[in-house]
Formats: sequence, structure tokens, C-alpha cells
Amino acid sequence: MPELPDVENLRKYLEATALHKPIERTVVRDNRILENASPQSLGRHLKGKELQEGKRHGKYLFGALGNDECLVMHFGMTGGLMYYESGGPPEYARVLLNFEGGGSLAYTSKRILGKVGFTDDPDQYLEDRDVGPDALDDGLTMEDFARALSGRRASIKSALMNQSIVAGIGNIYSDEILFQSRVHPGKKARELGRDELDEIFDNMRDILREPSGSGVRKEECLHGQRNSGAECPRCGTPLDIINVSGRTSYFCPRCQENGA
DNA sequence: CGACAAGCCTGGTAGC
DNA sequence: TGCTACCAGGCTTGTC
Repeated sequence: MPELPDVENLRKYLEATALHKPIERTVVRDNRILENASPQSLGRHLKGKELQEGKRHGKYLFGALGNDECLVMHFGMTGGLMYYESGGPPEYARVLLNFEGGGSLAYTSKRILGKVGFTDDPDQYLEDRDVGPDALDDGLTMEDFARALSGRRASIKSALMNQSIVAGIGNIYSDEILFQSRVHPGKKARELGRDELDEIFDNMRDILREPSGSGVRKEECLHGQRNSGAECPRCGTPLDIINVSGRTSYFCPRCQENGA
């Protein structure tokens, strides 16, 4: 699940439960989740340190330890965090941070598609992975956005999910953004008009800030409509389900008819 | 049992 | 021809 708004919730969760507690021991319960470290080296990097802040960039969560050192977490499709003080680790816990004086933070991942690692230079870490600007970065302008999409042969849906163009959007939210913008997911990015780009940019900001239809348009969100037989919340037309660059895409063939 | 699932990465190649 | 950007496939395991 974790896309930008979900990772933002995990960031808040980390800050609410796990800050300023010395890490006594790090337990890696499945080595496959580690990205660039052995269990020993990760444990050595974390031992005695305290999480001081959670920082999010796109779908990455950095647990800042001071001096730019960070625990890096990526959640894949099925990752999460769970803080617990008794009763043992939750199901699918892959890495545990055991704090001095009790309490543990578990990184969970059902399918082991995420990653846990360590860096002493988060900016470099992101650059190495070609991660673009965070979709909610105040410094990201409409001009930047339009420039990044110009000339792209790929569909707009695929471009929105491309983390090197804008970081944080996955399958669910790309569908929502395009639904709100009334743009067909298969339309080529380079063929979008200025008005459509404006609409997509504004909706991207609104939706990622105010996720899950919690805002004003609650009745007109695609959210929760991902099942066969679902209808457009605006006009009642049965939603179309197509595959766009390997991902299942829901859209309204009437509201988003401009097209591929 | 096979198909599928909200993540990313890789390899081969279409297209400029 | 060469380089980029794009897509399909793979990873993994639980669910329908």
C-alpha cells in the first residue's frame, strides 16, 4: 500500500512512538530485507543511537540519527511499522529495533519487497537511486512539472508513477489524480495540453495532501472503487479496468474519454 | 491451482 | 549508430 500519504502516516507514527530512545539491539529476522548492509553492520551503526526525527522523501522514510546518519526504510507493497512493548513482535516483522528500557519498533513486510538500510548521506542515497523531487516539495513548481513531462513517450499514468520524474505516486494515487483531472490514464504525457497539465499538477497536490477522499470531494473519489463492477462516483458509468504499463488501472470511460 | 496484488529493479529494445 | 526512455518480467508470499 505505501504511497506518499501512507509513508507520511508511517513517518508520524515513527515520531509518535520511537523518538529519543537509545537503540539497545537491532534484530534482523530476514536478511533479504537488507539493502546495503549485513545484520552486523546495521546493528553496529544503530547501537546506542536514538531516532531524532522521521524524514520522508517520496516513498522513502529516513530515521534520522544525527550527523546525517539515517536508518533507511522502503516499504514495497506490503510494508509497515509497529511499535510494541509486550507480547513479542508482530507477524511479518523483518527488523526489530529494541530500545533500552523496553519497547521495540518492528519493520514489517509481508512480501519482502521493501528494503531496510543505512546511509550517512540521505541526499546522495536518493541521487544514487535517481529519485526525483518529492511530489509535495514546495520547491516543485508547475513549470518544473511540465518540463519533466514534456517529450515523454510514456503514458501519463506511467510517468506519474516514475519516481525519477516525481517521487511518491503509485498505482492507487495515480488513478485518483487522473480521475479527478478527467484525463485518460493511457494518454501520452507529451500529448497533454497546458490546461490538462495544470489540472493534474493541482490535483496531485490536493490529493496527496488530503488523501483517501478525506477532503471536500469525498463523494467523488475513486478511492474504494477498485473492484469489478464498480461505477463512476460522478456519473455512474461502469468503470473500465485496463492494464497500463503492467499496473491495473481503473478509470471512467465517460469522464476520462480523452484518450490514449 | 493459477492469477493476481498498492512496491522497485533489471534487461532488452523501440524510437529519436 | 548511439543513447535514452520505456515496457515486460521478475522478485515474494498471501489471497481469491
